[in-house]
Amino acid sequence: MYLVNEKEYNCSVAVTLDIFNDRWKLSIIWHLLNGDMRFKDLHETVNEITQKTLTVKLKELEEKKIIHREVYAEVPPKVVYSLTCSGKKLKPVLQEMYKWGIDYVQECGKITNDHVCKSSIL
Amino acid sequence: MYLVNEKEYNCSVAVTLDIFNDRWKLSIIWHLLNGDMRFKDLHETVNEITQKTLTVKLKELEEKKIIHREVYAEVPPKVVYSLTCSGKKLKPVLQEMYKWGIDYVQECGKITNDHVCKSSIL
DNA sequence: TCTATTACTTACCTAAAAGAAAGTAAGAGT
DNA sequence: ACTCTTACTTTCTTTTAGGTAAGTAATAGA
Repeated sequence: MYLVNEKEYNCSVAVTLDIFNDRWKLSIIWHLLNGDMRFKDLHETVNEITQKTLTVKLKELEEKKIIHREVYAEVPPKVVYSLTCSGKKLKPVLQEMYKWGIDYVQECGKITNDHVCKSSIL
Repeated sequence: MYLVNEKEYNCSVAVTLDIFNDRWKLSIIWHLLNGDMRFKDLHETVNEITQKTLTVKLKELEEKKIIHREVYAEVPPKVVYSLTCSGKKLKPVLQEMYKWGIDYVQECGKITNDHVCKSSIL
């Protein structure tokens, strides 16, 4: 049995799935893989996320030690988010998701034009 | 732009994340990677899922052509679920999640005893 | 003094996900 | 005739996630 944050799991996949069972966390990680970002950047980049949800999700990720929050004593405020070591290790997971998405679109969807994301992480 | 089921995405990761943004689908896939299963088997194996939720999630996965549903004309009923080609291709995603989980537990959790899942897929 | 900027918080509300519990259909076995 | 089994469906309720909109703090610059 695995014990993480007072929860028990009988499989390490369950640990991972339990952390990332929402709409936003992996999306945030995906963007942070391209480099550190401020709150505002994430708010603008992560598709349609609201400020409140972003705050909540960032807090959860920080508590789980997947991202790091660095506050600068400036005005207006500056807070930079970056991936921890654990966070960076999610890269292969997202790369496989990226690949699967492309494959799935080829079978069950279509590409409508060329405005496709150019992530530098691949 | 990618178009899948009348939805638009600008990144293939978004396609994947949008399909698997719930608590259950990837967990179901994970179990099906070990072999085809009947409804009852999944209900017993997938941790704590209710019948209703299982029905809903299986239907969603079937609509998205990630699993296949085979009905046998028997009494009592027999319905066997299996992964489609797209479904099977999720294996690398889940393998990376499995690895990440183990790594994460080592940094942020602990292993309490030896009752850990022995999946044959790795 | 007034406005702009950033990173939030707060209060309230809605929609979606999920759970609980019971019911159904269709025979097969006793 | 009665029970058992499987794979559901149905209804009703609860929980959770997430959205909206407004407010706040601190200071720099016009």
